Amino acid sequence: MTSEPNLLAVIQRQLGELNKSEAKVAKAILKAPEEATRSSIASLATAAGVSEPSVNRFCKRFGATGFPDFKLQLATSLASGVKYVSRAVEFSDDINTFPSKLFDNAINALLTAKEGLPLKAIAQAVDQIAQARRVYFFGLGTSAAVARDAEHKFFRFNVPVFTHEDPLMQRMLAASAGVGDLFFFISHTGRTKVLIEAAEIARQTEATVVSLTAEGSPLAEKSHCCINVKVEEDTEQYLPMTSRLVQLVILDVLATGVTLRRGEGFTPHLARIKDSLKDTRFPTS
Amino acid sequence: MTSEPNLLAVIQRQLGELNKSEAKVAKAILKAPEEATRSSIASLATAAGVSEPSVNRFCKRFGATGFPDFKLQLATSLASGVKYVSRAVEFSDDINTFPSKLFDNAINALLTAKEGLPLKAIAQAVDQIAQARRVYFFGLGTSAAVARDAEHKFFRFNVPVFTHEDPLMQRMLAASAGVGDLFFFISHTGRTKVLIEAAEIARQTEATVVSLTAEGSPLAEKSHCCINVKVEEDTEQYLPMTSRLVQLVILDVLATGVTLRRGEGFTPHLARIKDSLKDTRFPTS
DNA sequence: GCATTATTCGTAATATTCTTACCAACGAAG
DNA sequence: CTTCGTTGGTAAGAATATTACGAATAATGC
Repeated sequence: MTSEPNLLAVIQRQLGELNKSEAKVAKAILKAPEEATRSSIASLATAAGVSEPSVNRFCKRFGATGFPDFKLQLATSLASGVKYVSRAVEFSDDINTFPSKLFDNAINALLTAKEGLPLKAIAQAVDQIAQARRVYFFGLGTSAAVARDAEHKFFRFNVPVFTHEDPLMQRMLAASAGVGDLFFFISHTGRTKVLIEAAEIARQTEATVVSLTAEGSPLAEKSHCCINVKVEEDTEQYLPMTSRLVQLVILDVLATGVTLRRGEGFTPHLARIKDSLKDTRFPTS
Repeated sequence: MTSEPNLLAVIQRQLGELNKSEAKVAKAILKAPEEATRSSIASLATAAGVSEPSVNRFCKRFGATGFPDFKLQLATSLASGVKYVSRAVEFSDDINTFPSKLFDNAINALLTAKEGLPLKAIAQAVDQIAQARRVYFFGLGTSAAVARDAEHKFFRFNVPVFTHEDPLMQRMLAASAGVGDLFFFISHTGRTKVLIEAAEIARQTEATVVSLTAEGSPLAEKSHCCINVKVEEDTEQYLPMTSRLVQLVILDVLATGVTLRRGEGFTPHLARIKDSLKDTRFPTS
């Protein structure tokens, strides 16, 4: 299923090498691709001014088994290409346009990340978290909020979890680590000095260092296990947005991985935690 | 072109309201959507264990003109990359399946939220934030991390922003509020007692109360302006996941809205903030 | 509990759409 | 000007989808 990125582009490129009636078909499709996906071979033939078999031959030339198959490929090609493209917000945008753009960008980031998920590193990280005696989530700035979220998620596994935004605390905790301790560093760039220093310190102990950061970054190099994610944060954007969303979902993945490892017998424990909140809320009417 | 967010999601949602043979068709499609787009009406009928007209009726029920049209819609819907529909992770899942499921759920949640975005409330909230003298972001539990994230985003607008996870601090701050103060409450359920109490206290002052929470909840009723989001968090899921993602993107929308209001002249200020971090990082080689 | 009505679903006929086989037209090379 | 190769169309056929109708099942009323 190694489908070409964009069927229309392929057709366009080969336009010169086609013979007369095939070129007619190509032009008709390029002119109204959407419509082509909905029409029958007869109507497309008429629109192009050729006979039905010509359309059929055209389809086979482009790798399809026949006309219906071609329509399908064309439809998917149109859908995937056009729909979720990262679009920058501009000052001309108003309330009707920019919220959708931001959502589209977020969705796009998750889709991209999903494609290139480093499953091996994730599996390894799950193993290490499941075995750890203590887990520290360290991040700074926006990533501190992510770390905080991770804490809320992971404490449910009976594993002592800690978060600290204070770089000095991070250093000191790293220095006093030992076997069974796991340090989980979160950083989009992987270049924040104080965080890298903390990682460095942790590496000098018996502790395990895991990071969720950019591939090949200084932080990644200090880690036993690095989960790197493909997110192209729009660098012109002054507010970092999409990267942390991906980070959060990755942490969900890790948390779920640990749950699955704990096995079915663990659900009552999770249910108990959930129930403990019951009295803090007004009941649903 | 009022394209449904995701045809599979629609089918999934209506599963209960279908009659026997239509349900069979639905299940067959949900089980192997990719294959369904490639098969003929006959083979799908066989796979589902029903007759061909039943498949046809099924297609028309979902707004298609017939089977081919349905296949087309299904194909385009699949092309967007979201395959599994709000499918809960099961203990039989392994590393190859559950991460995708979680990503799909997240994407799905964002898609759904994007559909029913309360633009009016958002616009109003942007106005109020832009005018506020001080903004407090309050949340508890998972929402505390969201509040923290909001703080990191909004402080960039020269508006004093505060976050507190401590309910007592929240109460006291609410009590001492005045004109120009804005309290922004974040809660998925909108039923957390201490948070509602804080909102109640804030309402007795001259301050503005905005909330990001469930429609019709007690918290929503205490608010001048409530942004409610459509997220069906899988209630059987013991780890809340998707709701906070949507909350974060909504906050991005608000932040962006404020940026746009500040106008183009404000970008240097944002750039200055970004540059201030330069020395904390190792340069990109 | 039985009869009546409505709904659901499959069979079979029909209509549509697609594919193939074959032949004619055209063009290039000898 | 013939010959061969290419191209494109016609028409027959195969495959696919749709419709009409009636049987089976479920639902309602008496």
